[in-house]
Amino acid sequence: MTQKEIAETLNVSIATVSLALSDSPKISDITKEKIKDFVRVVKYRPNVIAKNLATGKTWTIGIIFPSITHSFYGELVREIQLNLKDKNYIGFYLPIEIFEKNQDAIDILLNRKVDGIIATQFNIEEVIRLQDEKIPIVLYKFMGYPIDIDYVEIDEYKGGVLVAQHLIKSGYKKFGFIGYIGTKRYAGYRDIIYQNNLIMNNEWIKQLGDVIPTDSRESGYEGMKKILLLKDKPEAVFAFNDMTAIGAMRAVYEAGLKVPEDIAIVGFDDIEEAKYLNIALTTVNTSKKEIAKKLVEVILEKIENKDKAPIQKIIIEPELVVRESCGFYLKNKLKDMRM
Amino acid sequence: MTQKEIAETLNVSIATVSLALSDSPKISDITKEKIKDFVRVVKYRPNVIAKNLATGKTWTIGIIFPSITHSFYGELVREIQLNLKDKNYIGFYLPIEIFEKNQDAIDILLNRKVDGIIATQFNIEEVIRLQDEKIPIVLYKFMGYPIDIDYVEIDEYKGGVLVAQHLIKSGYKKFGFIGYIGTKRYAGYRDIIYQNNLIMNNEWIKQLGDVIPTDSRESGYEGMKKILLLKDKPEAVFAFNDMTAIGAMRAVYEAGLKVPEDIAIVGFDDIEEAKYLNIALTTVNTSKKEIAKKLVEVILEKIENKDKAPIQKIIIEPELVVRESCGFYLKNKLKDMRM
DNA sequence: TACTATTAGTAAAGCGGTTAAATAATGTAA
DNA sequence: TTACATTATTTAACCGCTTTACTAATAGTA
Repeated sequence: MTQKEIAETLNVSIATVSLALSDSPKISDITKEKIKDFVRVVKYRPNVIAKNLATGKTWTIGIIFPSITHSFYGELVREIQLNLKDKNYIGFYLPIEIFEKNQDAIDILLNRKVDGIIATQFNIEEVIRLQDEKIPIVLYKFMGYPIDIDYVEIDEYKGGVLVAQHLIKSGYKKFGFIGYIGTKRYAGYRDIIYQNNLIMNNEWIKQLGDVIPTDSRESGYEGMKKILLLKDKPEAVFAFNDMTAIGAMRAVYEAGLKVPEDIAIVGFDDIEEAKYLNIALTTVNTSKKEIAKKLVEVILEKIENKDKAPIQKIIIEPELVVRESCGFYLKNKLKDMRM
Repeated sequence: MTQKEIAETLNVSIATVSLALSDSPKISDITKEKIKDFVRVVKYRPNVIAKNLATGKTWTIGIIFPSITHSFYGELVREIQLNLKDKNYIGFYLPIEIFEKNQDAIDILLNRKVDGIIATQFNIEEVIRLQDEKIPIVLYKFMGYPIDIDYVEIDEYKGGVLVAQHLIKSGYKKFGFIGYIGTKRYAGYRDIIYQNNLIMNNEWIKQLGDVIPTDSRESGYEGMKKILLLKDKPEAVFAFNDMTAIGAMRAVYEAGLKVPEDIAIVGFDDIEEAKYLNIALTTVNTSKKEIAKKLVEVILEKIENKDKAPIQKIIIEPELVVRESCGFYLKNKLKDMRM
């Protein structure tokens, strides 16, 4: 059933049908009623494809993010989709790992004429090519591109600072790290440790890439196993994210040791399961709700104001969530008992 | 840049451009080359929307599944998308929880003219309405619909049987369950236990819905907490899925007890993190790869053969993955030590 | 009464492709 | 040289909807 058929059976023009369905003031209430009633009984389904072609707008935002099975991104994508739906848009999510290159995913979205793209972990060439295409784009996380681009990110440096400060307050003196050392979260962590003249031996730092980089859990597990082989071990380890922390905890447990008694662990992201782990994870909460809200706000503004919208760089504050794995509560309890 | 513009600058007809780009034998190699070369330098981007409208085919399969953040579905959706991509289709995933009702998600997909739908957890009205729309559809899991419909599912009953058999072999005599008792996985578990004249008190069965049903982890946690309050506790508990098991393990740990020493736990799904838990989870592996492969096979066959394709009901065999949480290895070690 | 506004509806072009049917150009056989 | 295939290209309709410009009918005003 198409507008044409409706028009024919109702003896009106196809334009009338179209206008009536979009509640145009040009059509009288009587004919509107007639058409809408009819449409209801025959269960007319507007062809969105045709509409898209005619209007040049798809009400679709492409989302290119890594692994849906990485809880952090899964949660973030869900929040983005929720926010989009509130604004009558719909998110078209392409998990990056099913494509050989980011460009493949980008091409799919551009060919399908999405109204905008929310993405992350693009390299500079990809970003530039997208800008050339004149499609609105907002990135999660600024990767030091030498160009002006809209993005939303969390203050990772601050996150690292919070972790270090808290661990230092708990009395630890020897610190380790499992993750990428080129990141701000590491810089924040390191700076605070050094400022306090505390120790972080090179062997206590396990870079993803030295171990198994593709899977966070696996690399956390392997990284921690290597750390535990050392004679002189760190007392606390900052894991790159919660998945890494989970892998690391598993390694500690397998070695017959305990978190946090033998070694403290802190993660990053605060994924949903963090609090359900046997040893609930102390971590940095990066509000996925807020990130998603901002990403959607910025992209829609760009879509509506096209070239007029100013570049936005939004930084979201992280927050430390203290649970069990850092040993804070344990230490406090011990102190209480001693008194 | 459109085909029209290409045609104009190259002094050929727009039909020639279209045919050349689709490698039609009607066009000479010389003109094909000319057009393709030109297209390459001007970075022509075919408008998929227009193509869809003209051909009536979108090369898109709608996927309606629950929470991307439920690892099982996340992993399954990823596998589906991978399989689709191999066949030049692209999966359009709508997480069901962002819609008020399934029908909203269905409408979005139908209006966008997807070529087929892969879904799960639809009720009978929704399934019938979809069949009326004549759109190819394949379900993950048959929910006892009184109609003929294509589906892929795992042999849940068998899964429950495997769990019970293994726990019984390990010497347990008292069994609990946290989950939906209307399911086959429960039936299999229960049948084997009863056949062996073993005990499963009513209090050891915590139904999702009695506790907190929307979130698996939360319900596992709450369910196990209630079980642990009992004087007479079960020795082994079968959790509805791995997320439920994770919540349950957390409750055991909080109570100062240990898995599997004090209580054994078995999950279902074998999500990726199951083996990284501090106490690695014994669970039933439901090969997501195979489920996805079959789902895609069936839907594409339906799309190609339209009404001619026979109804397919595919059952996939589950497999027990024995890790630590069931206590099997522990018991065997103890036995060895005693000898 | 004649003229202008206002209201209701329609015709037709356009969105960017595909494709069947028609046409033009070339080659081949009688 | 003519007739007929064969090959290459084009014309034009179509997919289903939107939207501008136009027409027709009615109401309002001087």
